[in-house]
Amino acid sequence: MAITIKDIAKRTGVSHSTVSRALGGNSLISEATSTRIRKVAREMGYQPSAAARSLKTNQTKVIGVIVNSIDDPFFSEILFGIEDAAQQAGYSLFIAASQYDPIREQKIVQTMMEQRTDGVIICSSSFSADKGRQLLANGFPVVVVNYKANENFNYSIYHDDLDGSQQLTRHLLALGHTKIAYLGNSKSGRTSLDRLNGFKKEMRKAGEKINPAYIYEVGGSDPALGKESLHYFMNLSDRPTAIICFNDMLAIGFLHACRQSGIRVPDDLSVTGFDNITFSAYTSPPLTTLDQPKYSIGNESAQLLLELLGKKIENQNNTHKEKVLKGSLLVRNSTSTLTPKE
Amino acid sequence: MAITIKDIAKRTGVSHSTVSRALGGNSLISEATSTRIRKVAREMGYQPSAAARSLKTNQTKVIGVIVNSIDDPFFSEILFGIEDAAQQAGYSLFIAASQYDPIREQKIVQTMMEQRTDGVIICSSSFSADKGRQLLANGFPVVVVNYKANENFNYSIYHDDLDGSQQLTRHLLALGHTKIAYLGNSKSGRTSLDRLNGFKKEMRKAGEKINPAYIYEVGGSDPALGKESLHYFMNLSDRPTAIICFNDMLAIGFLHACRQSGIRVPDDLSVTGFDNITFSAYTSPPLTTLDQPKYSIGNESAQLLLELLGKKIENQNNTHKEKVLKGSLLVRNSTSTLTPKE
DNA sequence: AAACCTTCTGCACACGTGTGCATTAACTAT
DNA sequence: ATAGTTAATGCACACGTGTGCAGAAGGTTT
Repeated sequence: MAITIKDIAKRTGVSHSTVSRALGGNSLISEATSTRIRKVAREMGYQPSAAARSLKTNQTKVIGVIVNSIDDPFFSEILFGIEDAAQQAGYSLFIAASQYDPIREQKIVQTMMEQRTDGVIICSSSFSADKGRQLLANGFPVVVVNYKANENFNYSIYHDDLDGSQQLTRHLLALGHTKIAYLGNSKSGRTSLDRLNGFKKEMRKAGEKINPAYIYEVGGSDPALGKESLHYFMNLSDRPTAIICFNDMLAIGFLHACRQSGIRVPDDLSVTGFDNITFSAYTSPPLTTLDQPKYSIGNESAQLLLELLGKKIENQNNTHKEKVLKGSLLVRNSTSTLTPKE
Repeated sequence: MAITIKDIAKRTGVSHSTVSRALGGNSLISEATSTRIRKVAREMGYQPSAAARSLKTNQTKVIGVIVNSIDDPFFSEILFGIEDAAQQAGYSLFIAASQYDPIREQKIVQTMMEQRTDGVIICSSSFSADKGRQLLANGFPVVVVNYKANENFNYSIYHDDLDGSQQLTRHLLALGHTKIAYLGNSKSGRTSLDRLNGFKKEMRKAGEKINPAYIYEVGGSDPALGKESLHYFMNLSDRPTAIICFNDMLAIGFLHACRQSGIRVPDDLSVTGFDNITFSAYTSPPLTTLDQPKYSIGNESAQLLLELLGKKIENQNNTHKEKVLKGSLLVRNSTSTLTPKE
């Protein structure tokens, strides 16, 4: 059994209350006994029980993070930003991955509630809204990241996907492309839709028509799915000259399929990604993509939550706060001017 | 404030002990009241307090996981295996990333102890041994993963890096290579050393000499470091014809540098990786690597820990258990027979 | 010397759960 | 009808920590 403040009390000949106060830095206790107690505590290797403390103070100093999958390098970098902010404020992270599984989602929400997490950050774009509201209803401060799907969440931070997609589209248009396709991920909900809409909006602005056959969706963002989708576009009688992929993972698979099929990128086909994950710099050719400020997104979402925890007393239902971060176009070598074929 | 069993007791007109027993499935309580209580509990949206329960039962149903960095896709897949096993047994994960920072490591250990984690899995090959022992000394069951550095940890599970490296070396030798180099990661300690030794051992077995200049180490496993290291090998008067990289990340960067420098892989130079992370299948050319059973490593380490928690009473210091998993050679297109130059 | 203030410490209770023991009610056996 | 057995529930305490309040010790003011 771990040692408690009572053990320290016995050892120093004072009451456990005095020990509690001394270690808590309460100025009521004389400096002399205070330092003596602290010394003994250190010698005995005392570690306070988070459970007991939480029970009494009604706060855990833990914030929960719900994420789609830890495998996804995109989320990893967001997590990194969250952890930095949390750690600095003395908070620990309780991370759970939903794996797109509703049953798992429910279990996660339940666990968060049982653990009495001080707040929750939802980074999963596909996380079901009712489960999120379940947290809100139980009084948990919630910050949603890249989850514009529902306006019921009062605190959110997200990347401007519409703008990002427009930037990419403008880039391709400027290179002379008009036959531009979009490869989406039906599982990522609003995020994919926003990117599609940004593309459409910019095309309309430029007075270009969009071929409905150029819009294709797959059920996830595994590179393998990107790879498989090349078939679809190649079977079109009128092929696109450029393709905007929902994210880097799909683009990486897509590029690979191009190489295998002898389609030269960017000469035959320009390809863009989205997110700028580490590996997008190492593809062949290096991927033109939209650099999303992943670390900042994570960091600021954590800061927003922390701020929320500070003024917990006020009614958070009446306040709204929404922060939008913009990414920037990162031109590498997977896009080029349109070269006439044959 | 969240509702408690006392609230349920008041509502149903019984004592809080009866509620506790009813929800705990104690057969002492009559079936009638039991179901009635359960129904009310559900209606009121009761969520037990993990803190209070832990305090009383002295177990948290949480296992701590210490990892180098969440960014690393290699660790991500191990985490996946751990989570599956843990979830199935009703345990949650408390994940912390050390980021190779000693101060952070100390904080993590302290947090784990304060949280009274039921057990700890250390997945960080570079995690300092004394901090691990600190956990052991405080009675925490510990399982180390890929951490052969010190035999003081009684429960460990690791991949046979020596064997894996030998498999790769044999593969290259069979292709006719004799001028083989090794690109290591000085930060990963024993792991890198084992892979180096596997390489040396197999070379010796084949009667081949190793050029000391062919062994080069960098301080990490970021692809950028792999990319930079090409310079070194190209400046050698007698260049190697094949190179074994410590892991896929380095190999991916290395391949990229080759492409930029006009070095044809595998015609001019054969390159191998290690781990088989997702992206190694999408490089150009696809990477020959050693497929490490990452999921299994994670899963079995969690199972080992769970087993350990079951027979907690016995003195774990007297028992040893070590499990070794072997990976398998995965030949793709970054290696080929030696073709005479010019 | 009595009355007061200041400084420090201990007592006792609370947080939400779980559990040994006593208690009550209901039923069976003589 | 009484004693004995079984089934169901409540009482009271414990886990480790924090905190309002009372109280003790020592010093200062009248």
